Amino acid sequence: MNLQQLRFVQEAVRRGLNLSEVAKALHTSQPGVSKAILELEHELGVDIFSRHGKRLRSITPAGEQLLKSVEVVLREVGNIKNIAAEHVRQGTGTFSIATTHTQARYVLPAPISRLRQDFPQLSISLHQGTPDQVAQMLLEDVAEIGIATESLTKYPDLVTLPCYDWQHMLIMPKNHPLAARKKPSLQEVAQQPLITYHPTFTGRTHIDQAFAAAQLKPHVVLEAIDSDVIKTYVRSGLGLGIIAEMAAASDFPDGLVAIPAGHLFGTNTTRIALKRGVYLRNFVYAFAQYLSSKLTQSAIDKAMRA
Amino acid sequence: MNLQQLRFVQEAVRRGLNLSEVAKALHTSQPGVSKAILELEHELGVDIFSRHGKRLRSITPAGEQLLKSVEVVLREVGNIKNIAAEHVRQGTGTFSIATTHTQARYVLPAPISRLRQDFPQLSISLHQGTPDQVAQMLLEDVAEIGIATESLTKYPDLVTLPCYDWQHMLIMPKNHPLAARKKPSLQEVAQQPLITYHPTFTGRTHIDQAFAAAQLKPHVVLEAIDSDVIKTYVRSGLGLGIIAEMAAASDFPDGLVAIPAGHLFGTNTTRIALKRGVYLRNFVYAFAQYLSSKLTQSAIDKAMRA
DNA sequence: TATCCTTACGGAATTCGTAAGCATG
DNA sequence: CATGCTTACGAATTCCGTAAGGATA
Repeated sequence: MNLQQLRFVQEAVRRGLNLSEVAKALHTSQPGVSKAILELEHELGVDIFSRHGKRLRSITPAGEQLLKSVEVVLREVGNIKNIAAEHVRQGTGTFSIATTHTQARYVLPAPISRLRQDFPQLSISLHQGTPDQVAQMLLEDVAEIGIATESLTKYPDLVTLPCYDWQHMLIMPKNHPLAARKKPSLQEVAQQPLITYHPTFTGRTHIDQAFAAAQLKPHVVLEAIDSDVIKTYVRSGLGLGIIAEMAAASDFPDGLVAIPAGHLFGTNTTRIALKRGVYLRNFVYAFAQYLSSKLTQSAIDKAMRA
Repeated sequence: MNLQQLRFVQEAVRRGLNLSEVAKALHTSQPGVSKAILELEHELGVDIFSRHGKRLRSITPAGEQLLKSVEVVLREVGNIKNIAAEHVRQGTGTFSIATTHTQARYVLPAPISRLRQDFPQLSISLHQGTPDQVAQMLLEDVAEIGIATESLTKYPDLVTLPCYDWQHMLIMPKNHPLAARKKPSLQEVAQQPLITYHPTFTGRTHIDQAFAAAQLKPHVVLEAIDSDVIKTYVRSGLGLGIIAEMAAASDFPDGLVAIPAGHLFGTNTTRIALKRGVYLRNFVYAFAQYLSSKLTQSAIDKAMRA
């Protein structure tokens, strides 16, 4: 048995039992993957995958059970590398952060520049995606920490901790009929053409829930991942924008008005997510604490153990 | 990085940093061990052991930290093998039990013969030693289950569950002055020359504690591991014997009298011990339940998770 | 001097790539 | 017939043994 065989098995499951994909992902030849898995199965005396002709059809019950241990082994091998890397020189290496556009654009600049100050040797890699992609990147060890408002709590292998709370803002041109109102009602908002986030992003679920609860069917004329895109279309008069407070806070473009909308859509909580069982290098703890002073090392360790 | 390197590191720590011993234990050459560890250190970029000239002197802080992950990896690799072995054919393989003489001689015969009936294909290997050796055998994966009355709860990496309770018995020749008494006092016992177990065995600590609490200093003329040895010397008139109830229960030799001594030395609890985190094959659960009907699979799994 | 780790080196075994074969959809 | 797994085979690498070297207690 060797670690390579275990890697192939894990990747085969992740890639839907397609060994050619596995070979591509792990930068090796497809026959090598096939052979390694066959040899492992032979050594263990158990089929891990059931085959139909020459294709992998499904994972066997034995394979299912084995996979759990395989993942622990590979996770812990990753930890060994991280622990060693940390001892080579504190604060050296690459730190991968997975997050959504809103966080990357409006929230992370400050903590990241602080991280760069405190760990000048550190390379930082920012991965952007949907909240579910963020979760996936954590699960596949592409990223070490994830930051998002949606979805993250759905995954049992992820540990999440609340980071900060925020509300939505309504944005509109200065001459918009609602611009004078302090607290527009949900009905008033629902009558406007709306521009906001894609359904899986940045608190959009809360927006939908609020309208649904009031039995309103608003017309969302444009959905975007990107707060800047929303602002642009709002400025061009396409409709009323609903964006996250973080995106409306600073450097707010001229000609637009922002009105807090917490009374309409409630409060959202952005969370950090970590993969259960992974060893966190010191700068991960540091970064978390820059994000929120409540995210101390002891708070994180406690959540990881629970 | 490969598994062999990790094995060498683990074994090096276990064998007191003596690589020659490691090579012997793992049936390979000493230079191979040395080289493998050096290569691992080089790959990780961290010294695992600090060297003094050409000898290993101590484990580095990094090594200390790495070792934890190394042990998880190797434990889980063992689990992979066990899981596979179990799927090859239920109830095949070798089951290693570590225990003390008293258990092996008086308690285990019944459960073991039942195990042999239910799993005829199973090879059973019985390892005998002191309670601390039993613990050590579990920690080093020499044995899968341990059964003993003493010591086992001292080890944080072992999970123990109570198996059955018992008391000590006084044994003596029929014509002994105490033979007529139903409940001899601690004072009366303390005046006799005593024959009982070695200090680390089979409830001996309770005996010592009872005398110490009463500020009595009994004269133990002979200590043995073995209840049969104690009986032999008692029969020859060397003194009053104190043995475990299990050893006095059946096939009790002629010419000797046994008196319960629970009122003097209290109750002892024999426990089973398992190494935290190891995968237990179905016959391990079966065996535990033969030992005590309370040791169900769910009870054991619950204790292992806690 | 006895023990013990490291280095050197050569043969054996393993790994891993390309090319070819064959089954599925 | 395009995709995808397995088999065959050869080159490169790694592994692992013995022998020798050097350091410690």
